[in-house]
Amino acid sequence: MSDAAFKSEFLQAMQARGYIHSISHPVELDEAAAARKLVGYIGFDATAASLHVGSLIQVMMLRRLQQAGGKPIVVMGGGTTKVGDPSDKDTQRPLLTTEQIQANIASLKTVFAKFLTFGDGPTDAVMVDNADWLDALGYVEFLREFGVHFTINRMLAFDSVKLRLDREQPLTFLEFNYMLMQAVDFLELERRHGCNLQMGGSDQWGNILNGVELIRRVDQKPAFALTTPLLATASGAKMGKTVAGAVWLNADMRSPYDYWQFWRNTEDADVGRFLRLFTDLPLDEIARLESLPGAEINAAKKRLADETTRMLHGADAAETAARAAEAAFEQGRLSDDLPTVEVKAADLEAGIVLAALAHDAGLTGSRGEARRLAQGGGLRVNDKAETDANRAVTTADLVEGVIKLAAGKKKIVLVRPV
RNA sequence: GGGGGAAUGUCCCGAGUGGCAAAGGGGGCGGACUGUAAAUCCGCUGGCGUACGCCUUCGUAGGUUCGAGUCCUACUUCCCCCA
Repeated sequence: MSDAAFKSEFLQAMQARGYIHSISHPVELDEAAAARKLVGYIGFDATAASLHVGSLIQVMMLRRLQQAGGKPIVVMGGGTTKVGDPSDKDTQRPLLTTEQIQANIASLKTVFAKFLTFGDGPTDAVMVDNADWLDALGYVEFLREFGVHFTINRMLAFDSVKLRLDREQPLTFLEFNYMLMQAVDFLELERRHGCNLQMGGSDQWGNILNGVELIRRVDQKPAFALTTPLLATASGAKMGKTVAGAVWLNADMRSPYDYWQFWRNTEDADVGRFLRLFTDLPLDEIARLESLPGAEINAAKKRLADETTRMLHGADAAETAARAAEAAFEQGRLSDDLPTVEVKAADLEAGIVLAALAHDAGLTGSRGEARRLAQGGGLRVNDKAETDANRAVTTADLVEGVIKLAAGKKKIVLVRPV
């Protein structure tokens, strides 16, 4: 497959910005894109109440599609989540209840509007829930209509299945059906919305191809697959895993300040790649930023943090986060914009064990962890390392009305009595 | 259908003789060095308690034992061989 010279704006941009891992029917897809006839979808499972940074690349792909004159469809996996994608999981996840799934979907929805323009126009994004058609399918009907198009022989060869088998982990029949459901999704979207492109992570390649082939076989319509490379940092870590767990996109689960910090802490070697993937900055500007020598690269990281935070949380939040970070890290002073935790004034009067306070403030996962952290010299009260996490923190520790609590150099919380 | 093996710290991989909170990696976190980077070196990496301590962990459920990850039985899942 030679993808050297795409003529469509969409694929050119996708390639230049590093989104493309694999494409099916590249020439045909390029033509459809050039003719602005792409209707592309990505499915999102509703296993959590928020997307995290790991899914951001998918959301950005829909954004690129819209920018290039295509129509994006966001598919919420209200139906598929009931089954569970076996991809790269060791064992089956506990099944979510329908209520949980619906609650998750409601929570997930809000984020997409930040990246896409929804509406009724030809290139406006739409959101659908695959429970709408999957729930209504009868088993026998499902088997007769779609089951005939899939051979077990092929399904066993797919990575998602093979991996589980190779690892000697059970794969239930329930999960085995996931890939069929995803194929049915694509077909259904083709019929309902003229959808002809499904995108996703490279782990979805097999699942997506199933849909492509189903559409081509059953409806004799063109359909394409496009997958992204699996994202990892330059040093090999999985994208989006940090101290406090996943980097959620919902503001109530991960503050704009933390989000800004996440991007600010990008490794040097990743800056250019991330700028291309996660911001709308022009490519020549990115080329300039990523080639900044030595410590100057920090300017590029700030730009990355600014742009990504603005896109998700808005300009005000981005600016506030940037200001708080600058104050804390570059000037070493406090800023009201730092994350704040409130404690009862009466409790503080009485004294709160430092380990408990650090834990309650979300700095550590447990009191024991806070103690160990303190012993290692990583716990600071008002910038002073505190090795005894058993000491009581009291009103005497207040400086200008707050207590600055830090775990390591980057996790800072202001404790404020109320 | 018969025979043999395997499942370990809920992030992963992986040692483990009846006394084990359980070797060693990776990852993660912290410290030093830097540029809020990488690499490197050092420390930490089940929960609770100020503390001698208590509680929970080795696929699941029982049993033997003063004591079980370690032995026995049944079950679940996986691998290999024979049919």
